[in-house]
Amino acid sequence: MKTDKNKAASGLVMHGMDESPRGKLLSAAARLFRDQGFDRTTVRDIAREVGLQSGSLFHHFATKEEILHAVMVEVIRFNTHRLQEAIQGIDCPRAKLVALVRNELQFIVGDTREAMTVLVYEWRCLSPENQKATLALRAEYEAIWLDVLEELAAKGLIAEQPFILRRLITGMTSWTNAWFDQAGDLTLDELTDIIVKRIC
Amino acid sequence: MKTDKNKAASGLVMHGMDESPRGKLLSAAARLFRDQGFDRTTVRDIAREVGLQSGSLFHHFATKEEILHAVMVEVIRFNTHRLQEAIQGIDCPRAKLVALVRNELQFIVGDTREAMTVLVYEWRCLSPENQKATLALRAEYEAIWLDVLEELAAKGLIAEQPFILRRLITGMTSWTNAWFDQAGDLTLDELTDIIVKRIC
DNA sequence: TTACAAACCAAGCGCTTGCTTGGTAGGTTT
DNA sequence: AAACCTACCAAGCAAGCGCTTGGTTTGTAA
Repeated sequence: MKTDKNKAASGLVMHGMDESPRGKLLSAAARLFRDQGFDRTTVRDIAREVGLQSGSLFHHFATKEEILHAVMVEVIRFNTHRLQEAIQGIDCPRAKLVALVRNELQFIVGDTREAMTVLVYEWRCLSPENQKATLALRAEYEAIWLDVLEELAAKGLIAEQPFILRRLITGMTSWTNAWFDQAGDLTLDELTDIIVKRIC
Repeated sequence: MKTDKNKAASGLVMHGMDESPRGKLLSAAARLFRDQGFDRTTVRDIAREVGLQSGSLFHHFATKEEILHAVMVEVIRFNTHRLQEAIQGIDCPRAKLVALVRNELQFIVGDTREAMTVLVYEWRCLSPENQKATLALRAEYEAIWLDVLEELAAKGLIAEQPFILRRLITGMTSWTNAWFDQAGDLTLDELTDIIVKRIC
């Protein structure tokens, strides 16, 4: 019921990360988890941020870890969907690669910056079961990448095995959260071009 | 006194990370910090690992954070020294780059693996003062890289600005800790070659 | 108006945490 | 043998943690 209402309301904004109590809670938690880390963020921190008593959080989530899990699930789902749409209708495989890199950079330094950083740095704070569940979602995301890279490989456009190149790309893009400045001289399009040139 | 003795004894092994109580303590802490994270690792965990009572740790270090700081300082100093030695006597700038990449990969997936992972993932657990102090040491390490990359740029051997390429390399190499398997098919030399080819 | 459920508060419980304290064993120096 | 120092133990304290509980407000629908 509550979930369906949020899902229906989601447009360009991440599912359930908007006006609803649950949404504001997840946004605040994502930012706090990124800035302080999951372990150093107390439920009292999160509660203060959204104007609640700490105990009231547990009306929305059973445990603190469930909040972290929700943040990760939402951002993966949201970005997987956006990535699929980004290559819809593109034929040229290299153009697809450009779109993938450009979008992934946008995910990491743009609107889902907080949650994406959390996804990388707070992974081990998830329980094994939640790690497994989240990994399954990440696999869908990675499948999009591997499809395109294998298309490039089939046409002889890349020199290395797809899965190795994907790992190098993951390193390059995910690290941008540590240095890239949206207000700086280097644009995202320029950076995309630089990265794609390292691939093919 | 104690420090000097350890320094004198250090050969291929990281300074103060060997036989001494302090050394065993730092090794154990590095492994625990990597596996569980700094915050989830209790002083009781560390103490148990080296066969001490938890309170006895504070005879060697004033605070738990000081242990983390020491792990980071030791590994940066150690690897900066090894990196400098690695390019000693090499003239060809591209050969220097190969040596840098090869060594950095070795640092990350090899003998200093635990501490290097800690360096990346537990950074924010340091106090601002300790962050600043550690950053100064990292700057020395980075200077070695930038010297070589600027040498390549001066000879027109690379297409992008040195500092940008360094950031892409940092991403590629540091991410290897998440996937590279020393026992796998891909060798470190092969991976070095693949990465260097993305640069020049 | 009444009924009811979702959303929230105020208070605090039980536990774990980093760290302190006062004291002791053993080796080295004087 | 006296003095000293490093390394350690046993015990525990104060603070902060995630989470629970019992009750109250608020919005909606009959």
